Formats: sequence, C-alpha cells, structure tokens
Amino acid sequence: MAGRVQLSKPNTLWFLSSSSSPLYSLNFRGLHNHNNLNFKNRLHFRPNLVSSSPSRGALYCTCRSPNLSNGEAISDPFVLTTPLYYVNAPPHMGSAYTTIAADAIARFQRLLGKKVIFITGTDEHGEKIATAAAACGSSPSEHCDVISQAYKALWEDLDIAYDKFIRTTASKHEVIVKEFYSRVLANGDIYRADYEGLYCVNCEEYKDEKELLENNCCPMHLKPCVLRKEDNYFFALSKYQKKLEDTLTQNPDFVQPSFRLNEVQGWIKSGLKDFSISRTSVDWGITVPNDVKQTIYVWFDALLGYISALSDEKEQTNLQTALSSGWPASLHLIGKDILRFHAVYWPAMLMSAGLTLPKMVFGHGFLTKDGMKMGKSLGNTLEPNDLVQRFGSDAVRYFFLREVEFGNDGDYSEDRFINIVNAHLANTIGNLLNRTLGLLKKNCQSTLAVDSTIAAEGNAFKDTVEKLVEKARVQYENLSLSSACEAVLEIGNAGNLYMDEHAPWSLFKQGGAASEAAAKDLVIILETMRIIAIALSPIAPRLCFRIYTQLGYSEDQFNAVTWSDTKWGGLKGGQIMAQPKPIFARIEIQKEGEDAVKKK
RNA sequence: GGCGGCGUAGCUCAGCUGGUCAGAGCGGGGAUCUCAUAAGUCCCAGGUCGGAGGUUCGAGUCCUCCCGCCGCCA
Repeated sequence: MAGRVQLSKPNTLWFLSSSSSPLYSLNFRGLHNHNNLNFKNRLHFRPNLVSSSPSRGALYCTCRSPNLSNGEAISDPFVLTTPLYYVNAPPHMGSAYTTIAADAIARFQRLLGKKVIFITGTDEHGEKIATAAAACGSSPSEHCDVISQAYKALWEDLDIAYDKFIRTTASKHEVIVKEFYSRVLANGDIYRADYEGLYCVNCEEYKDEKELLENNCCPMHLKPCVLRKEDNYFFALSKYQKKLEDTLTQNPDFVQPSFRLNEVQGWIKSGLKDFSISRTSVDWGITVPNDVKQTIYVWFDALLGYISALSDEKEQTNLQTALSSGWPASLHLIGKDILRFHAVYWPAMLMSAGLTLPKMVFGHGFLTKDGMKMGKSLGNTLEPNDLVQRFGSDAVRYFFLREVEFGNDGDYSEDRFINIVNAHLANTIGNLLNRTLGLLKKNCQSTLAVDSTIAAEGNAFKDTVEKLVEKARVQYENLSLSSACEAVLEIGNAGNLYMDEHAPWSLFKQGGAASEAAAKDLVIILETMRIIAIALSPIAPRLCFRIYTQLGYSEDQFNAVTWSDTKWGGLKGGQIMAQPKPIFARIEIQKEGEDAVKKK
C-alpha cells in the first residue's frame, strides 16, 4: 500500500506543551544525574550507575511500599535479565522486543512492591567486535562506546526502566569473570587440549564439517570457514549431563515455555560435548588467568554479566559480594536462538562453580514482518528507532506486547499495527477519558462531586472492574502479557458501554436528581480510568502517566502507585481534573492521490 | 531420516483435561446516537475447525495415515 503516515507528534512531545496544566509540576528533581536537565521527562528511566538506597520517598524505588511496614521479612529481590546484546551492530527489533517485555514485567513487579533489579547491557568482547571496529577505523573500545550508547538511546526512547546496565568491558566484570574462572578451574572442570577444526569468524564458532556448504562455507553467513588449530582451554560440560538432566526433570518450570524445555532435554539427551572457552587468536577480551596468551571465549565471559551487573561500583568487586546483592536471578528473558547457552551451558557453569541456578529461563519467539522472516539480505528489517520515532513508545510497546503471545513467534504488519493501536489506545481508552472529562468540565466545573466509593455504592459496575483487574494481575504474573492487555482493555470496553447505557449527557439536561446521578456516573468512569492507568502502566507507561495527570494527580503520585492502588476508591470528591486533551493521537493513514476517508 | 510444535472466520488468535457440536479482537457491512479523538453503542455477514479414516451415544478436542509450515537433531 503506497501511503504516508503522519507523525504522531502529539504522542511524543506531549510534555513540551503541557505547561498549562495546573497540576503538572515542572520541577525536576534530578537526584542522580547531571545530564538530565532537558524537559523531556522520562518515566522510570534511570541510567543508574550510582546505587541508591531503598527509600520510601525515592522517585522510583518501590521496594518499601507502606504496606510492608508490618514486620514482614524483606523479600528477595526480583532479578530480571535480558541478554547482554552483542555490539557488532546497533539494536534490532528482536532485541527491542525482548527488552520491552522485560520492562513490562519489571514494572509489574515494582507495582507489586517488589524490589526489582532489571539487568540489561552489552556484550563487548570477541573477534567480530575487533573486526567491526577495525573496518571503521576505530579502536574496539571506541566502537563499543558508540554501539552501547545506541542501545541506551533506544532504551530511553522506549521507556525502558532498567536498573543495571552492564558492559562486559567494565573492569568489575573482568574481576568477576576471573574469579569465577578460578573457581571452575579449582573444581577441576577446565582443562587444556588441542582443538582443530573449521572456524567461522562470523559465528565465532568451530563448525562440524558436515554442516558446511561447499567450499566449507558457513550456512548462515555463506563465507568460507578457516581451518584452525588451537591449543585452548575447555570446560567439562559433559561432566554435568546427568546433573542437568535431573535438574530439568525435577524443575520442569526452569525452562519455559514447555516446548522449549523439550528442546533442551533433547539436546542434553543427545550428549553434551565439552566446549572451548578460550582462544589464542583473539586479543579483544579478558585474558585467561595465568595465561596471557589465551583470551576467554565470549559466552564464558558474557553470561557472567548477569552476576557482575549486581556488583556495586563503590565496593571492592568480588564474586561473593556481587552474588549477595541479588543472586540467583528470578528470570532470564531470552530469544529462542540463544536457549542452549542459557539453559545448558550456563547452568553447568554455575554448578561447577558451586553457585545457585537462576529460577527460570524464558525463551520467547521471533518476530516476522508481513509473515516473512526479517533479514538484512531480504531487505525487510524492522528498525525500532524508526518505529518509535513514527508512532511513539506507547504504540510500539502496546502493539508487540498485545499482539504477540509471549513465547510464540509474532508478526508485524503496518496496517495491523495502526488498526490495533488506533482502536485500543485512541478509541477505547483515549476517547473514553476525553468524553468523560468533557462532560465533567461542561457540567461539573471539572470537579468530582463525590468520592468514588460513594458514587459506586450498590453498583455492580465496580465489581466488573475489580474482576477484570484481578484477571489482569493473574495474567501478568503468568507472563501472559497479551492476556493482561486484553483484560485491561475490556475494562475500557465496559466503561464505554456503561456510558452509553447511562447517558449522563442526557441526564444532565434533566436537572435535579438525574443530574446528581449523572455526576456520580462521571466519577465512576473516571475512577475506572484511574484504575486502567495503573493496570496498563507496565505496558504503556507514558500513556498511563498522561491519563493519571489528567485525573488531577502529580508525577510523584503516579510514580508512587502500587498494584494495590487498583482497588476501587482512589478518587475523592472535590478533586479537580485537568482540561480534557487527547492522550493518544490517532495515527492517520493517507493514500497518495486519494482521499481515504470515506465516512458518514 | 528421527523427535517436537503448529495448521480454527479476510487478518491475529482463544477454545487446555471429549458434551449448549465454534468464540474474541482487528478489519468489513448495516442501524443508531451526537457527551466525545469521524468517537460510542447495537446488530449482521463471514468458518470443509488442513485432508481421509477410526474410537465414542457424542470429537475442533482422543487414535491412525496423508498434505503443508516451523524448530531441534542426524
């Protein structure tokens, strides 16, 4: 379809024009960063290199909600990781999808009052990095700085509120890797051996001859592999075959979804081979302790980012201190292509070092575009930067979290993207708020007549909303992000139906008792919107913030909400609402030379 | 070749453990309304549940074979 899409600037630049809002504070408390003085506010974004102590008043830390003051033990933190993305290239939509999903899960866990440690970062070692840098005429570290920054910039645009951004070139990471290496060595699981084989530089892997194409070309990169013989260090993975089998049998939830568990069990069953964990031919990386000629292989290095990320900059880095700051991880979120490393190699490494395994590894599916696999050679990649610039963060997040059943593959098409986002965010949610605030302004001077609890007395609608909220909570906890979205949107549908049934605009015209009933109805709908703003905030945080501020709340109040605030009754009589203003501008499609609008 | 997953309305998907033998969202058509972001509400069309057998009183759901797609392994 030839056409142009109008930029949804209102969705991305809302704050810059909102100074007329009487309740929106322009004061920015940049507690942690010197660089954050521009107006473009970031909800729950913090490139936090400085540890902040948990505090009730902290802008984003919710580990101590008021409800935890009754002598409850401090619970374990919820530690969530994305993969550490390889900096051979800027981020693509696949890694953005993983990170968006992780962010939604992290936000939900924070709403529950959990202390969350959300770890992401970049894997910056390896031959490909050195090669890519040389091709650009940069040093590897310069190259890493640029690409790593590109990741951070995209995460900022996508409202990713991570806690720890670890780069494998960080000095603390090296300390952790070396200490871990020594532990595994001391356990007798590293040995030296010759390794000869055909090596693909792009995969950074030795290949079995059988899997290569003619001229020994790698099937993925279509470039000839090089015969290499190296004297390397090996990790005794085969030694852990039985233990891994037992672990997966006894913990069937360790790998999810369940069909991925089957795959992993199949790999193990077919026999595990020791794998090389070092290279002599690669200089860009961490040297093997006591052997400066060998460099640690990227996976043995990178996976430890999940632990080194926990290390506090201020303290002397050591493995034990890092572990005690949040290990074991609660959830590793990964794409299915790296499942073997996370579900087989990593657990075995941890066993060897005598460390606890993470609680769960979740391997989600791939994204396709218009039903086809994405690939540079196909020329149909989906650039996350483009998507977020064109449609805004909320639309991108909402679409992928709603449309892809987590764990399965998912498809993107622009028509469907626009249809779904318009129908749900602009129409169901956005119009409901707009029409209600408009009525409130016209008939009640933008002020709530009664408490929402009083307004809903004897009203079954409140029960409907509470049931759907509970449904959403359960779905979030089960990582069913799509179903959670569905449940929250259903609240919006119920709200629109309620409005039509009660027709408060008609009641206002009648005056008297009818007008009072109408005023109560508006309070009911606005309380519903308040609940939606909380329940949907893990998915579309910026949109939800706009809803919350139009209901008369401040940024601090929004950042302090917990899931328990979805309980009916937050809005009180007398609260003044902001002026009605669309919270999500419809994405318009215009066809060339043709007026596509053909409506009544 | 072996193992596993999938194939349900134009699109994206529910329907798990057999029982009002088919639903939802998006899109489409119609009606209605005008508080509202040309939005809302209501109604409708649209299905050989990949195909063929079988088990059963009854199968989208269980079994067998076949076709197609995807993944892992060889």
